[in-house]
Amino acid sequence: MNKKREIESSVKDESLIEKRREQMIRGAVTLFKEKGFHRTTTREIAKAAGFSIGTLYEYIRTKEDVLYLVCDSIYDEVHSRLDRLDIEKGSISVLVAAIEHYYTLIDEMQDEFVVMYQESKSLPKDALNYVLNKELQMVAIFERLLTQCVDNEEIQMTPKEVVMAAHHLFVQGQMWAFRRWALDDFTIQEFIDIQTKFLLQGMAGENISIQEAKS
Amino acid sequence: MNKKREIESSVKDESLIEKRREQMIRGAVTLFKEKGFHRTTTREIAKAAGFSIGTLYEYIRTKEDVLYLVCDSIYDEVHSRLDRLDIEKGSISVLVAAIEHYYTLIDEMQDEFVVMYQESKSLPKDALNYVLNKELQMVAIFERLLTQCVDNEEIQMTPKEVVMAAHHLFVQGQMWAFRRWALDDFTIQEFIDIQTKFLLQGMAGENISIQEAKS
Amino acid sequence: MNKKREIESSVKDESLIEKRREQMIRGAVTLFKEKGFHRTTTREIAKAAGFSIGTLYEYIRTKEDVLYLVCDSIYDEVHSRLDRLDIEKGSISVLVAAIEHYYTLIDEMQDEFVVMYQESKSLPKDALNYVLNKELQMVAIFERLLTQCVDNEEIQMTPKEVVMAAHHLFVQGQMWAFRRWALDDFTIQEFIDIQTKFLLQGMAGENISIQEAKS
Amino acid sequence: MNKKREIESSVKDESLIEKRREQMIRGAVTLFKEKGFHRTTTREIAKAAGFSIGTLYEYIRTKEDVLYLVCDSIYDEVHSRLDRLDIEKGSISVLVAAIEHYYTLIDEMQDEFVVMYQESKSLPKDALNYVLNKELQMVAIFERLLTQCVDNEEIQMTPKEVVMAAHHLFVQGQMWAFRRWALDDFTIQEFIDIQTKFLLQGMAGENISIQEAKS
DNA sequence: CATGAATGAGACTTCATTCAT
DNA sequence: GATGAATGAAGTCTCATTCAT
Repeated sequence: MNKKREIESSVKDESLIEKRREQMIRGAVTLFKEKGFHRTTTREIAKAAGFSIGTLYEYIRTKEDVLYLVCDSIYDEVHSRLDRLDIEKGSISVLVAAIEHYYTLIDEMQDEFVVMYQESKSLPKDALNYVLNKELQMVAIFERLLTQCVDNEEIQMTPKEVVMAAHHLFVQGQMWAFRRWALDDFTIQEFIDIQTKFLLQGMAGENISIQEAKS
Repeated sequence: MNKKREIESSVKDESLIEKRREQMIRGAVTLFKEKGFHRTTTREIAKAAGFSIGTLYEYIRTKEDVLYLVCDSIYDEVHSRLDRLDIEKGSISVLVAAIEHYYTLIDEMQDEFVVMYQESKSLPKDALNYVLNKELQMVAIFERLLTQCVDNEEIQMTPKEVVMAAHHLFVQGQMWAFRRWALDDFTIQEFIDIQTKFLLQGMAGENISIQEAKS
Repeated sequence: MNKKREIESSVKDESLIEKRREQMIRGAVTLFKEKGFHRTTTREIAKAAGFSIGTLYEYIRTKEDVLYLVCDSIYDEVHSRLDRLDIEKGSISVLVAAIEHYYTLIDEMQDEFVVMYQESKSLPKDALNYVLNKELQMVAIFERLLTQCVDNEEIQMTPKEVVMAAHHLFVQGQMWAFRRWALDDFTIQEFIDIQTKFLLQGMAGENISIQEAKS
Repeated sequence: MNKKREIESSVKDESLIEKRREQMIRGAVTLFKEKGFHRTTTREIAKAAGFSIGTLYEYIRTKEDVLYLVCDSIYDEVHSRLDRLDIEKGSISVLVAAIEHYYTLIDEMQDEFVVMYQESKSLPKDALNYVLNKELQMVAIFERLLTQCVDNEEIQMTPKEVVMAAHHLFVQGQMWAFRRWALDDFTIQEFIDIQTKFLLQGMAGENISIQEAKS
């Protein structure tokens, strides 16, 4: 499995560590959103967190640790809010609810999503792998939901199509966070409705042959 | 309109400028892909381009200029290769061909696409605006194609759905560049086929009501 | 008025700032004297001050700040040593004492004077204005002294002549600092005596008409 | 003696050298006045002179050569305009005329004077010596004039006082070029008149004892 | 545990000078 | 003789990280 990476801290008191890291993450997200990881200095992070640069380094070892903590914490929150979707008995209506739930989540955590996707490339290799793996786990939730619909015979898809569809709807969610500059005519509800409509039709349609369309 | 930003050069010979910038862009894309804009030094760019740091600065004024040139050149290439799609008489089969053409293009220019989307946020504000505007122009090509299909009555969509659908398929294309790490089971042709199928069904399906699905 | 420009420092301890800037100024004066502002590097300044380049930049923001601090500190010292001359009841004997005091001061601070006058032109505009203004305040001390002598009827001068005379004796002082290469036959006392003699005669003499002399 | 330093040129045609250097000096003076020697680039000098950087270096070897040529040419012009003052039979009235002539000259060549005095410190050692020596020759003109007046018994001065007085009036002239920012209430004629008056009185006065004044 | 002053590697950029054309 | 593209040493400044208090 993909074990959580431990970030070393010279402080012993675990609850203090948690508290300080919380402060640090909150400050860092705002800064990263605003100026990106590279243009944000450790001093600024410390200041935004409400303590000194010296204290910051009591709780991390490198600046990249901060980025890792930020990404990890975002994923954790997303995960915990998506977990209830990971149920036994999926169906189209569950899927639709899941999408609404997920897209709403993205709308609420827009800044965090943008930061995570813009900056995670700056993580050290192993941290990046850890984070990408977490993302796959999230995609897998949708894969399972879709597979259950296929098993239900509510939709017809090959396994590969299921994988693709899961990524597909996942990425459309990111689009809401990333392309707000181009989608400012849409409300989140409109976005959800249209995307859901596309998706359902895309899955349920009576197999128009691509060959036919190409002709 | 959105005029091309002129990057100052202290060299006068226009054809030399073009040649050197070509070298520079080629080197920079590779480096940016590998380490990102911020971790790439100007010296490395110069070296990769095959000339000295002093020469580099004969053709640009700041490091950000390199990024701008890179993004601009990528857009230009994409534009020129997409231009033939911007025709008078669109139809479903033209649309399908366009998608195939576009996704193939992304496959071929994967590195460039990743660099452009990962790093353009580091552009100075006005350069960023210029680049985002160019992107909208590309989305608009697909909007026109879709609108023509609507006019043809080949598909039924509201204008807003057209906008969304254009972004939608545009973003799915980016997905191919960005999520190769997760899609390594798919060939580009599979990707195109599945995406096209989703799309066509999504548009052509007999309007499954979302409300119905939600129930 | 002409408020002192605050030079930003990222260090908080005010007394430390003062101490470090003191070191820095001392080192810089020597270097500027020797090689001028432009030929002196920030690294050399840091080294001469006894700390690292990083530390230097904890106490200033730009190299020009160093020059400003140097000029400001010199003016401050000169001012404080000239202040006692700014008295209520001036007279010729006070004026003579003042000149001796001032020229002695210049002799003792020769290096500083030369640096200040050679390099202040490299200050940013507002800093230059501040410094020139400070110089005018010093000239004004002599103007007041002269005006009091005029009021006393010890000397006869028009207000414009007073202004000119103040600049005149001020500049003669600078001459001692700047033209030592040409005046190495003179001791400071000889210089003071001769200058004072010229000055007193220049003011007290029975108005030889220039027209007469020109004839 | 102080032989003129030859500046090497790879061009043979002497009259061309002279012409090009003329252009170069004219451009350089303006630039040095505006931004100082160090902040002026060789490219700028070439451009202001009306030819390319390559051509500039056909006529000099280093940037400092330009400064030397500038200073030398200024001195030459001043010299040639002051030469007629170097006569056999001096007198007070000749002296007064000489001062007027000299101060007028400074007024007309203000920019050149400022450049020369501000920047000559940046000359290489031997060039600086050459230039300082030229200055001494100019002071010597006034020394001779004064000595002749002493010989005439028009004025009474010790030889040392003569030296000092020559420097004195020389420096007052520089004051007109350098302190215009503080003397903008004065016209050149007022300046000349007041300075001349001070000077004549300073020399002619009936030896007020300094000791007496100090008491 | 908290602080913040000190450090120095390393980044970007400039510009005097050269030399092939 | 003239040109201007190429060079790279050297300069200013930043910032992640350490460590004494």
